Amino acid sequence: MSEAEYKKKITISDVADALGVSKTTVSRAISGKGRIGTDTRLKVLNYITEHHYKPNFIARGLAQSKTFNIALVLPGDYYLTELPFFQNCMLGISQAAGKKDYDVIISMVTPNDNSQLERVINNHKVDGVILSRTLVQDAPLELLKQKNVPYVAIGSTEDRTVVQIDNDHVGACKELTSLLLMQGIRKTALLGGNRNHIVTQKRFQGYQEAFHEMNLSMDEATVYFDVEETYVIEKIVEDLLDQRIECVFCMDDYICMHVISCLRRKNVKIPQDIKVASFYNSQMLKNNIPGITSLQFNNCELGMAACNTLLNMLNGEMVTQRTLLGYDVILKESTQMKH
Amino acid sequence: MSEAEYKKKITISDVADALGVSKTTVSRAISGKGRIGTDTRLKVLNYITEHHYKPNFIARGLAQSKTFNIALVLPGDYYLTELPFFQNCMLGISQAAGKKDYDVIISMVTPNDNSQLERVINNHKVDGVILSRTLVQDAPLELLKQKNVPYVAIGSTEDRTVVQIDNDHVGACKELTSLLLMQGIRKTALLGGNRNHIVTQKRFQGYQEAFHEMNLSMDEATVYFDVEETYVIEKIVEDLLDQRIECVFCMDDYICMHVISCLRRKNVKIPQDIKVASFYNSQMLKNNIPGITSLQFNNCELGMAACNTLLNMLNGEMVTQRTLLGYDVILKESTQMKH
DNA sequence: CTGAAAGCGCTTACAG
DNA sequence: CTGAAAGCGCTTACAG
Repeated sequence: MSEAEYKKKITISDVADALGVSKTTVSRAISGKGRIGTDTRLKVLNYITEHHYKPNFIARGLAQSKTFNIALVLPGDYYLTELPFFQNCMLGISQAAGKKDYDVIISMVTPNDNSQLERVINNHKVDGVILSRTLVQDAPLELLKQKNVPYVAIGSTEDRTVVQIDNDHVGACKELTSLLLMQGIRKTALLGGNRNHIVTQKRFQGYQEAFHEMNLSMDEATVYFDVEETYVIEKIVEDLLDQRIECVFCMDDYICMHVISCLRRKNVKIPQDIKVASFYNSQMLKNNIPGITSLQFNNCELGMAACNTLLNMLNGEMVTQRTLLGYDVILKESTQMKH
Repeated sequence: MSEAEYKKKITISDVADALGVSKTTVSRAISGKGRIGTDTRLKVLNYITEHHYKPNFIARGLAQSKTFNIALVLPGDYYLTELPFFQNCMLGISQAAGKKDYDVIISMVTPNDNSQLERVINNHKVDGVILSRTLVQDAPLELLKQKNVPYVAIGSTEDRTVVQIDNDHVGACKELTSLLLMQGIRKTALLGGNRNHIVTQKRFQGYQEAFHEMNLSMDEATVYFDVEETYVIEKIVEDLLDQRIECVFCMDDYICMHVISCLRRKNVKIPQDIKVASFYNSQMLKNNIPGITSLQFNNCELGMAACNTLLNMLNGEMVTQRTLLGYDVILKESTQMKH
């Protein structure tokens, strides 16, 4: 029967019997732990590949008090624009995990419900946890601390007890800003998202540092936060035009997209009349005409790095408390000076 | 030590010893299977809640040859616009699974790589699988059939051997189209996505059926498929205006958003000059002014339904081969007739 | 109604 | 270098 087909699996005992050795030997050949003769090992290894033996990770897990699963905590409340970030992280995480025979269990939390995470921990279904974003007040993080579960966080936090992996937002934003300042641009504006998101603060910091380093003064009045609604952007863009801003920096592509469409409607030309740069580079802007200068992060790599860090922790290795990943600066038409 | 804290768990033997009964009895009290005295059962049940005993699902799984995991197959190659759909499905799935103490393992596949799915199956880490979309040529689906793993598919397919759960795209598109035809609108256009996606075909079918039922003829020339690039939309919109189309139906919000922005740029007023309706209702359009008439599906419910169906299958229950979920029609300003 | 025992498929001291 | 045995934490015929 078909059902039976799927269930029928060859076990370590089958292999042992077929080869006339003990289960112990087979186990050792597979795990590579313990002393074992080269020929015996090869004999076993050959047999299992030929017969498509696959170890039962559930059983192995029970014996070793491990699950070979990690949990990925994903927000059930998200902004549309954050989705590609999470998706790419997830891809990287599951690839890195799979490479070491770990699987990724998803656990969705909302601001007032982390029961899913609690369940997965109480049921001992995972060996460790990856937090996919950091918040100022982070309930899932507190839960993990309290339950003493190994975990890492994607994102940054001031809490030095948290192992964190993040894109180098400060460095990236600083570099892009510097580049444009060096072109001679002086009157700039910054449009940012939620000011309570740590990432918003980091990006702002990079923007500031660029001015500092060149001994230029930054105009606080042209820095806008919590830019989330369309009509707000509309209003701000009018402001910017009134003030004859030369270049507007957008903290994410959602903001940038709306800025662009506002400018287009008003028949303001990019880059002739105003320059535009984004601190992010998603599919959303990729095909825009003119091309939009932006930063680019590899979030799949970010996920991989986070996963590998966690797996190393579980392995008892020492890990660095904060890992920052690189970025690319993509210069396109939207910030070109007239020649 | 902290590490130890997390590992230390009370087992069924601890409970048995403390209560002076056998492990068998404790197991029976918890599972509810097998004969057991009411007082004994209550005694055990009380003890375990008081002492926060949590069964070890790994051990239970090994004993029952189950994993209490299901895999969710997610495409690693996706359109930005599909993300909210997957995210909402995932939310529903993980909620429904959690309610029955199942967990969800993600497995990302691309057109030329389903190694992740293969691994999770070969390693026997899951009891069943949910496919999150159906394709015309579906490699993951073939793999599941071949490996004889229980599975369900979110989406539709002609393959009657596949248990499928889907939104009622045909019914929904038919209803919205009918509603507008009944308002007296006659010259319509349809802008659709990839014609190889089954969902595209379903939506077109509903559109057609509406005309049929009212004995109206539908103009094939104003039906566009594979509308994916911005410049294509631009071109089509000009066509539509030339032909004095009264109402344009968009198959998804991405298309719709671009149509709207095209019209805006050309200073064509909605709904005075042309009416617009979308067969989807995402965050993307939610706050548009004017409000856009659209269909609305509950993809979280869809995920729940899919998960519950799979869990029922695993339980040996009979399940219906195709489940269609309901929808809402949201009438807004974009399709209002002048009074 | 209750329990002793074997078993799920692996790992790992301990002996040899 | 190899193996017999106990154990991971549960379930489930089989007896009583």
